[in-house]
Amino acid sequence: MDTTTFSALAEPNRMRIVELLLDGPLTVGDIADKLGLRQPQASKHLRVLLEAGLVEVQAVANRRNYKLRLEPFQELDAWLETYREVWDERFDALAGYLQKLRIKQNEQN
Amino acid sequence: MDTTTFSALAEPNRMRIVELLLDGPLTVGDIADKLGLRQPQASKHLRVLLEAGLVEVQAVANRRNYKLRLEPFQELDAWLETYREVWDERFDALAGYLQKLRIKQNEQN
DNA sequence: CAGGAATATTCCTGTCAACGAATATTTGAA
DNA sequence: TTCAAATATTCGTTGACAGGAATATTCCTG
Repeated sequence: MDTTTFSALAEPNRMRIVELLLDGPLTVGDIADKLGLRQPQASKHLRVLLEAGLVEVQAVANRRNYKLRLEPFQELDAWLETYREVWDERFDALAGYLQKLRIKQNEQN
Repeated sequence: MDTTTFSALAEPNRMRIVELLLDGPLTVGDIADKLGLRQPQASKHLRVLLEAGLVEVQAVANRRNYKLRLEPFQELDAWLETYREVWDERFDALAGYLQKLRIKQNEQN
């Protein structure tokens, strides 16, 4: 698995930006305001998110609307599938074990 | 969302370690061998993964068996739920749009 | 208990990323 | 065309982190 999505999201401010963008597109200034960041830092973080493919921009005159891209999250979701299989597997094993336990209990009565 | 899981996985070698551990517990030496790392680096990366809660250790004499912990991945999965809702939403919107299109097509015939 | 295997830790160094401050760029409006 | 708003970029500094080399620690075996 490629780690660029993870490095992008490893920075707390960028994580917060992403969570903000869940509710819809925002401009740089909006984001800076809502997060208490200075404008240049907001711009820089957005640049990183952009290069990581987590957001996209649409220029409207002076402003730039940053919008969440869902593909990376879908990839993350797909990547997690393998891990889900592992925990389902373990859950099944536990269920089987409990089943055996119940049978033994019954035999004892 | 807490970012420690992301920073831990942002480092390529640690990502590879995690993927290795999907197939079951391994010792430090095993991991170092399989990934072509020197033993100290393997130890250090495992320390980070341990502190991030991504793995757990069981000491067996000389060796230490490192094993994947699933909880962080389950948290990741839960966190993704919000994003899934967004893309389902958009998919529904698209489906609705296509539905309308089909109706218009029929009316034209 | 001496030695060797497996692992962890320390120290050093180089690199990279984040922040702050300052400045450049673009665009709409007077 | 000049000004102000919105955004991006550059530069310098600082702190975190990864790798290498060396060393410490733990535990088994002879």
